[in-house]
Amino acid sequence: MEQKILDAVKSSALFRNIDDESLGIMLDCLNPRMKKYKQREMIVSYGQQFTGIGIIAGGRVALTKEQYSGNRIIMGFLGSGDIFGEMIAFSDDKTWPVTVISQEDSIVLYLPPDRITTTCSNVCASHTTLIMNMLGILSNRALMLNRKIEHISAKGIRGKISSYLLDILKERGDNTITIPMKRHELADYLNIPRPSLSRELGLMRDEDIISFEGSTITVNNAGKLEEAML
Amino acid sequence: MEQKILDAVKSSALFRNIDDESLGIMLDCLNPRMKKYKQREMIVSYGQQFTGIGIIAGGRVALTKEQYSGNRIIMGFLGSGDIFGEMIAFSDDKTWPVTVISQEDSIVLYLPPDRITTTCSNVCASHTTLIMNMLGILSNRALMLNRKIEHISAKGIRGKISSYLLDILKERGDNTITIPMKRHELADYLNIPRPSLSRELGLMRDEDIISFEGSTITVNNAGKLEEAML
DNA sequence: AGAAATCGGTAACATATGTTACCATTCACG
DNA sequence: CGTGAATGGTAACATATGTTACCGATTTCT
Repeated sequence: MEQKILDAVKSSALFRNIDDESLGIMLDCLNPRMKKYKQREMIVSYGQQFTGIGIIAGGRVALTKEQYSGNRIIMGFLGSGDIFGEMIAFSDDKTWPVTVISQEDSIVLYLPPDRITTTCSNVCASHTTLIMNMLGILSNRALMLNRKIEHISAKGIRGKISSYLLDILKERGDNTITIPMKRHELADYLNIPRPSLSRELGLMRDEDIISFEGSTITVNNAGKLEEAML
Repeated sequence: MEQKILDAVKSSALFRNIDDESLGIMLDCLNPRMKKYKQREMIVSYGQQFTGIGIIAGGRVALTKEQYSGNRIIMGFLGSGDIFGEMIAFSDDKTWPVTVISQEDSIVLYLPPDRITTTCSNVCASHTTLIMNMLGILSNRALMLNRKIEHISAKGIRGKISSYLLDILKERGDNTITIPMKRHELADYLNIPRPSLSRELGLMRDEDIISFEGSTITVNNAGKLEEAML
């Protein structure tokens, strides 16, 4: 396996606290299948049969729900070391609940679903660590979904924007943040039309609540954001 | 521990595949704290410090987000054997992401968070089973959130209603379903005002798509529901 | 049984938001 | 370079939806 890919795998939260030697044994044991995707290629699509847990070993992918032509929901983005499909691996419904699309040329390693749960024949001391890591990943995923629900449930366009900005503001320290999405992506994420998003951002700028240039937004009046949610 | 409570615990997905004897040892090991709540009492509230994983040992509770007076989001409901707080137990953020309110007199058993992850001093052979069960629960919870996002992201009031109904329709077999919520609760769940919900349900009945009486809804034209989502 | 609260349907009205279109700027690529 | 796509801001317009209010039916509590 290439070094670049190995590095991505090592950085994954799934293999946290697992030393290089154990990781090697473990990878032999798990025997992941590698697949490369070109930009804009569909990796898995909504409703399909589950194919295994995916680890992003390079590139960047988007988790979406293509409801129909024109209306897509963006669930989030994943980069090197992130994983997807962990929810399905341990649940009863074995179909993909999301569509995954590569945003740039990407590499994905697939772990066979059965090999994760079952302790492998080799003595994998680190298998327990793997499981515990999985617990953490699943929890964080659930919390992420939870936050998204908060964002899109906020009342009014301004409420949704405020909810999102406050969340990021809390996460980083700074008042100036660079959001990792283009306008239409942010609109899809917040489940509102792009022109409506632009209009509201413009209004908020006129009211000196925020200022922005491209994807860099500065919050000048966080209090007003809080207000917008009441 | 009372038999009624013990039965509820035994029915929990958390202790699936664990025999009675092991369960006994395990409960000694976990040493849960029991607490009773009256109807409408707040069990935990948004933002508070995490107190432990809760198992509903009786009654029924609602998971909500009280955004402010008047606008509350309903995440879902839990009954006997269901658990809450599992997301927080294994993540970094140790504050409650939801408000839990008892809908009727309820009993909750709290498991100390540290005792779950750490293998207890006694030889708990079933501890691994416990962890695996936890993986399943977390996955299902994430999928539940996922579905909720689908529902509230559907376009238009009719889209949201259709998304929800189709989901339940698929789950049960029958065309006549009894939804486990009152009107204002369903409205809160779909994140729309109650009068708007009633209006749309009325329109859909006029168009012979559905018919309903109280919380019992019959779907006469599932095709139209699909259409409403396009 | 009577009072009070809950529940749910309906209607009228104002407006926030979806929709469409257009344009300027920047970016990607042959 | 130069051309076409991608990006993002703005405006005009129609309407779906939020808001408020009221009322009858049902349930709950005393």
